[in-house]
Amino acid sequence: MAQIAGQTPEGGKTQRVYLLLRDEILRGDLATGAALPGELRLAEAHGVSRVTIRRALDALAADGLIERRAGSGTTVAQPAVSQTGIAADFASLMPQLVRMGQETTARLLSFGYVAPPAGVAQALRSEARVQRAVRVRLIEGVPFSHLTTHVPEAIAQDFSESDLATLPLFRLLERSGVKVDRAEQSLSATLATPEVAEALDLAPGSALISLTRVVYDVNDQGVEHLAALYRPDRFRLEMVLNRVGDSDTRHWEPVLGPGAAVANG
Amino acid sequence: MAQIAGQTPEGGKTQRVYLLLRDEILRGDLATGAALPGELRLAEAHGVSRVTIRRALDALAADGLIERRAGSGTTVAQPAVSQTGIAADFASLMPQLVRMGQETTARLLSFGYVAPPAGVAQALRSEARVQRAVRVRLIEGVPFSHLTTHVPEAIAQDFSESDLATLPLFRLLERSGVKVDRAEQSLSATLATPEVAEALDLAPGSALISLTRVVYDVNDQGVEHLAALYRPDRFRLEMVLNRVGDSDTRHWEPVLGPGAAVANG
DNA sequence: CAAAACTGTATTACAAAAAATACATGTAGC
DNA sequence: GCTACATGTATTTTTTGTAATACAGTTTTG
Repeated sequence: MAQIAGQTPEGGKTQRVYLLLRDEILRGDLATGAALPGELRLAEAHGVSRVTIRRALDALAADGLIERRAGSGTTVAQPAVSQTGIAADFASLMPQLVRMGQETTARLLSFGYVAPPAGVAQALRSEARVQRAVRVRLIEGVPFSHLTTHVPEAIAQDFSESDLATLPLFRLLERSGVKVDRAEQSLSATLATPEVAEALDLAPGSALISLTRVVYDVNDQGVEHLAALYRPDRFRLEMVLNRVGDSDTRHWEPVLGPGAAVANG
Repeated sequence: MAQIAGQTPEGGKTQRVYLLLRDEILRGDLATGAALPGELRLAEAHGVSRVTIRRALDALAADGLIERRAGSGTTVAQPAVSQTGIAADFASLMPQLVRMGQETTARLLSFGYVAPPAGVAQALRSEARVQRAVRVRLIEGVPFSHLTTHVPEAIAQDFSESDLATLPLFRLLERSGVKVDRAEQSLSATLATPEVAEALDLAPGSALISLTRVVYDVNDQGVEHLAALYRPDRFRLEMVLNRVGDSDTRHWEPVLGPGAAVANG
């Protein structure tokens, strides 16, 4: 399926509506065979004219996501749960891939040593120069994550560019003798900038899962700052919680994942 | 700060660029005082004309997020880390609020009994009618989450509308004698549809954190389906991981949160 | 069966936004 | 002061979105 519909004008209202509707369909909010609201209703809901809705629907139809029948209405065509993406378990460890290793590859987009951006300097508690690397991770050839890492120069000297293109940063850290102690991470959502949109092969303005992680060593020193962006249609974070304990002490507890194979998504 | 900039035309390219840039600034990717790329550069990067960039920058300036000086350039004005939002810990339990209870309120947007949408029916493994409730949760008067819950009619009969407007659904379930066993949840990102955009007081097309949760009772029967949407600027999921174990068995383990006060965000 | 009330389809003239272009002005560095 | 590059301003042209209208296929209903 084309990421950006063939006939959709770049970045106008039409595409905004198109992205929104596509998001709803692929997410499964609208089940297969379910009828969409009429064009008039959609137009009113989105605050655009009917012609614009129509153009967006044209694009969706071209993608094969919907089927339109005059008089009858527009229905969702695609099997709603096309979740062919990767599932990651975030209860146990890092948001690591369930099946990592052979099946994913990385592409190094950018590499160099820079003064740390404010956010990174603050997180690492240091103004020292850092190694900055931007990578895209692919599964079976299709990109699903955009990773920007900052590592203090002193540590990162051991990494070559080819190292970064092949090995997860995590292994590189341990190889350098870093004694990792803990990590803090934060999860959010953000919009795809043109740059990452191109790297991840999607339209600018698409929604992305955003994960920021700071890893500290046993000396409480920041050794890695990661800003990861994931395509929500190809990557999801899943967890199972158990309700444990007796009456007073009842609470939720995450079910720890199976393996302990550590890798970076 | 106005969510939708005063002068931004509704939903055109200008607003798309505006939202994108604002996202970058508020996220802290661009530190306070840092210089933005020139208008020309931005125009090229975003694939729009300079006039459009200019309009977006006008809106950002009107919001007080940037400062522009002729000849010199445009810089970020806002203290980058304006993270006044709510932090939730998702390692230990539900993505519950750290400080819940008094400080948050709920508004019931919609309530009724319906046939379950496909996704819900599949998750709950039942085609029986369900109670559907849509709520917005606010902290100190500002909305930060949009919650859509589906509960089997048999269980939900005990809930009144006013119950839903005041109590977390979780308490209501337990009050009804449901023996909760486990929950499965999945985290993603999505775009704000016009409907939720209005409820959360933001622009359609903004990025949202999306959490889907299915709760099962001891009989392995689905008792609640929750689709939650969070404003990323007012809500973040955070966790701390510890590196534990010896050589071979080294792995990450989530640090469990302090309390066990259960509540729904 | 036929009318009514929905749906999508198509074409038009028109308004608004964006693009392209040119030029003026301000600032910093050499 | 010259130069390079930044924002500021104005005008014209092109693209995109809007509004209105007429038409055609489906379903519902009396």
